[in-house]
Amino acid sequence: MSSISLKYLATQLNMSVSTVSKALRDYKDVGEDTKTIVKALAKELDFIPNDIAVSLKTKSSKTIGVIFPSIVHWFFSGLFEEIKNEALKNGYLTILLTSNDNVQTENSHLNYLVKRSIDGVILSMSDNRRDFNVINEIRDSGVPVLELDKISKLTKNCSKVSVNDKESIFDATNRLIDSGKNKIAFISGILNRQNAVDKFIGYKMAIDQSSVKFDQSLTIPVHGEKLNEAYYSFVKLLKKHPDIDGVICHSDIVAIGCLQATLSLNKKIPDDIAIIGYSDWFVSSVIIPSLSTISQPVEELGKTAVKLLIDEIIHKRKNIKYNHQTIVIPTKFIKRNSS
Amino acid sequence: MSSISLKYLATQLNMSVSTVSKALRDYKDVGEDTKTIVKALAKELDFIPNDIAVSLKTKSSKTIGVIFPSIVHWFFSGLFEEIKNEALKNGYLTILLTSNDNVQTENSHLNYLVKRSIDGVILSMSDNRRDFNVINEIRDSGVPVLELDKISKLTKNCSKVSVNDKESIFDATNRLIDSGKNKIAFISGILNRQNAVDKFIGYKMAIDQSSVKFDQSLTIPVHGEKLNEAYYSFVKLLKKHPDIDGVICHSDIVAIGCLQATLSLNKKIPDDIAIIGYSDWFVSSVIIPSLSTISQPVEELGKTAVKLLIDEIIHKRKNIKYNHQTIVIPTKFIKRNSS
DNA sequence: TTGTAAGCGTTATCAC
DNA sequence: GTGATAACGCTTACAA
Repeated sequence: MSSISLKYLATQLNMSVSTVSKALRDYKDVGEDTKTIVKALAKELDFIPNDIAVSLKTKSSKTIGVIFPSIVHWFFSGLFEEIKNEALKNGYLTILLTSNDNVQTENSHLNYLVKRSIDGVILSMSDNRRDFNVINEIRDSGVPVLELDKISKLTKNCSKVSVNDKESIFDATNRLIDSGKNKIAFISGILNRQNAVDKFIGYKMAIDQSSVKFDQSLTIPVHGEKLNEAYYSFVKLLKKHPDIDGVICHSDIVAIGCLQATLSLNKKIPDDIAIIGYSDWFVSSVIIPSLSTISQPVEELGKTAVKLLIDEIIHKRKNIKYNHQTIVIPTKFIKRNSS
Repeated sequence: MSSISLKYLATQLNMSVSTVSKALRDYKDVGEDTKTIVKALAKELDFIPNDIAVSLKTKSSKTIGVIFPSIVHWFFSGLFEEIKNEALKNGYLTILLTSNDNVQTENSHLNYLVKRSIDGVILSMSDNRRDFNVINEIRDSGVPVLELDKISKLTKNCSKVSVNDKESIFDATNRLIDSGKNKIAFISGILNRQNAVDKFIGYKMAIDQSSVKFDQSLTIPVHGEKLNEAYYSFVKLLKKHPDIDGVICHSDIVAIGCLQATLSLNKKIPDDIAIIGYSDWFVSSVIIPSLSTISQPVEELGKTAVKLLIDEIIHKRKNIKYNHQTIVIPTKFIKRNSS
């Protein structure tokens, strides 16, 4: 609590506060001998600079905010782990808030974070954001905002880091087509968000380029976390279209629902029905049969986001122009026994 | 960035900084009319107090640290969500760090957090901590440490919040016994940590009190996150003891491994083998058959922890004695189709 | 009821 | 090479 201060060190050493301060920070213009003396005592007394005072003076809190839709989620908790570690490596602390996919909450969190003097924020937008005022305001007030994973094409002057959803589903669908499947269903996310739309487009593109005709009734939306709902929906779909021989799912949880549904109807995987998931949730590798899936490069996503953000923070501090970047990171198809 | 300051408000209003400050915070001794004027302008200019300056002055950062073994984990991410929300409600921000169950990392995180001036810390200890010096030092330096879930009986002057592992496994085991099972296996955690030991004791107590003799070979350790390992271990165990008719698992993931193993050997659940898990992971309710499990009151754990910690912080600030508490929160047995 | 002034622990400018 | 001094933005005795 009552930690040791520069002033205390100074009086102990019979020096001025400023000399001590400079000595500790290896200023060029302070004597070598003084430095060693000062540092010795600092070490002995276990001096820890008060970072609140430093922040006040330097106007930098060395803290970044993160706003995710949720943290109780395989993908986001993994992503946060990476962000937090990379930030830490660079001397930044991370404050996580969750929006619950609610724009109101997201906005108020955003405002609260800048009020609590973060240096920048990483945002994974809630699905139904239509208005970008708050984001623009914050950015204009000098706090960099970096969009991660759930990004918008409509915001300006923000760096963006995301994954190539469209291409990865396009590729996965083609794999099924190439393996001889020709009635492939698609379990999509709710189609009011960019990621879900992109995935759907990837699927449709692949179908359109193939020899079979696109059939809208083979695409059904199921929330990515609802295993049960996926189960029942897919059973229903299979009853209606017994000749479905493949399914692409927008999440692993949903894929596992489909997998259970398929097994419950005594169909063979992948011979009767091939299944592909999305995310490489850890259960995918241990379920029986194991699930082919698309792995998102969580580590690279997180690290890239933090690096870009910190870079922008530093540029801003030095008042030098920063060029915002939009980075798309490729996914990886993981072939297992369900396809 | 260059936000508006009290001083600026003051000059605009031709008042002193202190009056403005007090007016804004509704001090008793400032005129009603002044208050309204000040507040009006503050609102108009969107004045936001600089909380770094406030922190420096008040010596309170309104931030708490949380150290968990991991965040990519159903239980811990849920717990963090609760902590974060409850903290927020009380005006506190939360900084999460993870130890990866490594004492070194945990210690350095602990120290780093106090260096970064948190007001208190919630700690879920890594398994193999034997030394409590760092914790004691921090606590003695005036930063309250609250132990949550993974607690130690050896630390003094810390509040502790945990779950009654022993009783809940004792109860679950008895349920199996009461339902006629008499060769019940136990998949334990690694027995070098309190939670794992407590669970084992609960199991053993129930067996010892029953008519059957305790058989050490029916207890096997499997890391709580290793579904696959559980699968293979349980298959092996069942081969060795084909008459096992029930199994208690220290985690849901492990239970699901056992469930798959059981099905793969064409045994009926729960008639041939009854299975009980631990944690009420969301998959438990949707797997087929659904898994009976022990639900940990995540919300109550999180809220209680935050309330106690903040209470202690406040006491400390006011320099009034605080009585540390040790709270054990009961779990709930959730009966589903696997028992 | 309002204002003055000191101080929180730093950093940074400018004399010495 | 070292040390006053002001400043960051706020709170709080204390004085007016």
